[in-house]
Amino acid sequence: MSLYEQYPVSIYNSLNKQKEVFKPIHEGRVGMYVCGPTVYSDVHLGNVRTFVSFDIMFRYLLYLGYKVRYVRNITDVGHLVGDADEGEDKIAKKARLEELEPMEIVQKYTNGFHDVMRLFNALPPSIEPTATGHIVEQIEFIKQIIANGYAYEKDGSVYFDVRKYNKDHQYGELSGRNIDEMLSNTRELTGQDQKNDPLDFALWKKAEGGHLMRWPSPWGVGFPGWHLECSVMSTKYLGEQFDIHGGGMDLKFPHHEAEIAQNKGCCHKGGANYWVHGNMLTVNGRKMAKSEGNGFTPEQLLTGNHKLLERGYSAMTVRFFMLMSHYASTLDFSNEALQAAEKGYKRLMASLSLVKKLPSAGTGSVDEQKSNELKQHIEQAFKDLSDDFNTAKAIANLFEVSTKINTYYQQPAELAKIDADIFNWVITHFRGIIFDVLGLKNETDLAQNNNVLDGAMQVLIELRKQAKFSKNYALSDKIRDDLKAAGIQLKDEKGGEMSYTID
RNA sequence: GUCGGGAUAGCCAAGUGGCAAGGCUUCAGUCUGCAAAACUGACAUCACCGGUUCGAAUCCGGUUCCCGACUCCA
Repeated sequence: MSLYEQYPVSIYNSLNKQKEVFKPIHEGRVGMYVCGPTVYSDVHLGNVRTFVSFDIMFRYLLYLGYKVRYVRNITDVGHLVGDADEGEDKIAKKARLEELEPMEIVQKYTNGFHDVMRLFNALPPSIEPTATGHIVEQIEFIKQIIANGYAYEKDGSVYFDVRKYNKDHQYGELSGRNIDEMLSNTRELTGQDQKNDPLDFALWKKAEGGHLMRWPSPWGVGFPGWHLECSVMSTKYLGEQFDIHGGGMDLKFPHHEAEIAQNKGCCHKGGANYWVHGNMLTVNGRKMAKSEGNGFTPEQLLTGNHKLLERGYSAMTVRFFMLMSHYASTLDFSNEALQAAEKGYKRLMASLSLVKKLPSAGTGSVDEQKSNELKQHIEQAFKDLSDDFNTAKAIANLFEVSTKINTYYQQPAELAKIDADIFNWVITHFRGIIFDVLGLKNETDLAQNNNVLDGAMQVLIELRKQAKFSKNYALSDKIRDDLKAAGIQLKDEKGGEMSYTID
């Protein structure tokens, strides 16, 4: 029996506003699409949170034994900036400012995005398609929507006919809106005259004279509209109907709503069965966003070089911090919270390192109850992760296992009572969940693999042992304190042995 | 204004009907030459007011406050 049959996954589906048992269209296979970044500037920590959230889903589904095709796009056509349709596109604007080709801007920030994803140990998606690489497909998609009667051409642009669509389908089903209310609340916008209706949105925009990104189409030279690429690329790589579509909460409307409309307008199918939305990272209760000026780059985070940061935090500390809350809750950033996460993360890693030093389990008379208690923490962690990817709850159970491991290390007699098969199963998945599902790495381990440093440390440890043996505590304390000041923590262990960790 | 999400200890954060997870902090103890780490223990009338129920943080009604979307946003 596969893990996914043992621990069936439930997902909160934004479309139905309830948690549902996850049933993929094809047994054992999952198609997942996530809206990626628009590459016109550096990603900030809020963006990272979303991609880490979906990285967990990808990793967990893989861990359970699903074959997953994970598609995450790169939006390299700038969405319009400024009011309505008169604005420029972000990438073109940036290109003009920096006197670069738009594709140079795109390349620069795509590289940056990949660097950040690697830093935070997010797995690369199976396919990472770009909007500019799918102009032809987008044009074909528009043609079909027009043929189905849900779009119209006007002066070189093509608009989606929301009212017409709403007669046959329900526009607003995802975000809980209805078009009459929306209409009465629409702000007065300039440059709307081309549209038949303010609710309509562009599928294809005519390129004005100075517009840098432009392609020929049946309707003239222009560029694809705001929401089209995701409909087109998810359909191309995952099919007209697929399993999971994810993105940040702020994309729910209008982006995802428009996507569903486009999908149905073209293919009569709504795309994803399960819509999943990650919540925002907040700072002092407010959304982290460029316009708020409260965002910082991952680089600033690591160095601590930002007014919001008391000091730097490692990428794994931050990843762990994010996983201590549920993806659908807002997560408030603070130095205090990050420092708490850092300690918790180190605690988890320390117990994990201890596993190697443990003697064999089950060498005494096995206590079934204690063995099962241990096992249940891992089983519960699986159930937690299967319950809408509740990493916060799963981590609570991992900490329980941590405590057990620490106890076994200090009292091997306790480990002797644990059934060996159960213990091995627990450790296998304890490591598996931490490394493969949560995607954490042991940052201090990397330093310990440095043989030269380790050699030097052994010399110092030997010196301290001798000093302690001859009761020269002034010297033994100096060795310990000076190493501490240099960022290395010495620990005395039972039997006179010493170990060290690097901060 | 419309739609949606929140309010849980000093901090972060799980928990959607049955004695309030977990991490950090603080305090006490064990261990230690002293530490650190680890282990053990202590620390919450779940924003407010009503209602339903044998039983409510959880369900229903109301109040206050906060946030997000409705413009590009992860």
